[in-house]
Amino acid sequence: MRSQTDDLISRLGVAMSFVKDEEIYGQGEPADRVYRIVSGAVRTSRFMADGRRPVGDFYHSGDIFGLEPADAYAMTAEALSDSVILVARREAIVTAGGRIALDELMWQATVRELENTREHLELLVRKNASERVASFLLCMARRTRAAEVDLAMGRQDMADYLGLTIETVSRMITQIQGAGAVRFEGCRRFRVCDRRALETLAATA
Amino acid sequence: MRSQTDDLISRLGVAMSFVKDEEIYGQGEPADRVYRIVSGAVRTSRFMADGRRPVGDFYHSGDIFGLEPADAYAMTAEALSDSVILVARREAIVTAGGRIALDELMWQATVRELENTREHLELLVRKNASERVASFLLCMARRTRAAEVDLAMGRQDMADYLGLTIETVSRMITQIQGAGAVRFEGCRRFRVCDRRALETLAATA
DNA sequence: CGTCCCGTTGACGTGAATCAAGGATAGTGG
DNA sequence: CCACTATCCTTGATTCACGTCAACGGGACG
Repeated sequence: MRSQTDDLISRLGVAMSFVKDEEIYGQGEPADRVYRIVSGAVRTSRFMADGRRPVGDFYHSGDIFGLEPADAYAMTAEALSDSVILVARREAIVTAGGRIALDELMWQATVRELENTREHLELLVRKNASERVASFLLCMARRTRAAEVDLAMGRQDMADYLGLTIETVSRMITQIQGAGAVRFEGCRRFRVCDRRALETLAATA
Repeated sequence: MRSQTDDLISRLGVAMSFVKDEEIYGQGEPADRVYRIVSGAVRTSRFMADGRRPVGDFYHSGDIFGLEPADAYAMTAEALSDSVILVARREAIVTAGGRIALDELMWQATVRELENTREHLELLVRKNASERVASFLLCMARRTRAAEVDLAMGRQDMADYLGLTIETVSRMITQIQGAGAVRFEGCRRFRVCDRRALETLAATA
């Protein structure tokens, strides 16, 4: 569904290029811009005092991010790969579409964010390692209609997102593949062989 | 801070009594009411197909809950103990304060909910068992200025909330008490002996 | 062709779950 | 007021899943 949101950002946004691992915005910066991905992918994460870096979420082509319900960004956003991203200033949106339009966008973004976070939380409380990885693959697969799925992120990012180590992620992928649910071609591309099996492994209620 | 919200609900709400474990609303029901706790406590949880029951959050005297950013409640709310709760229909709030007033309330509630959920998520990803329990006790202690803290919930609810088993929760409490940070008098009442130590144990960055 | 980086695999250790008894506590009825 | 019982909490022994440590492999790039 192509919403008014997309239109506004598309119309007002300026395309910017980011190289892999480049920071798009940092936590604590004033949240005065909104982003829409043209190509590439993005992760949000939070740098902790102890050096750990829990991943908040991943965004792909077409996704909108940066609509925080606060004055400052709560997380840092970085490009997972070389990316082209539309950047629109909030100000511009208000000017073009009115305060109501921005509020509407914020509302949608916040509600979606809440749903995502709840789901993510449930994944972490209720699921074991293989279920987490299976859920993740399933989620990535749902994003596309193509038979082949490309992972935008490396193992470390997956691990941080899933609350696991890269070794465990790797083992679980091997295991899920062994069960015949998916088949990897290289370590970033896979196809879903048996969707039902994958759903079972993901324990998707 | 006594907000307009409180006033509206206090003015429009009807006091209802609930006995321990009584359902206040169920997941999937139309979310057409808002609640404010007069006395007692409430937990929200989600019943899963597999029988597990992750706890979403706890609410205490004065807290408002039931403001869902959707047409239906995403979780079930139940009384932790015998409780008196003000119930106001959303309709009534719109009539009395206008659509804007309700929107305002919804917005606040949703943003707060998002913050809570993010914090909860971080607790689950980053902290081990003893840190989780210490964080929880600290959080409960912060709610009150009294020296003595009463836990409204039993071990099972704590365990579900923290993503642990009751045995582990119990052991960690024993351990934290052994460290001299808190002292329990009965299993639902404790006092914080050494706040600094408790904060250290909680690994509150 | 060599180097670097990332992913995979194996061996081992550990923290929390599970299994299994006890104790404490509160509610109930005599 | 005191058994009696059900429920909840604690504690111990054992198991198991995942983390840690370490080595190896394989693709990308100069």
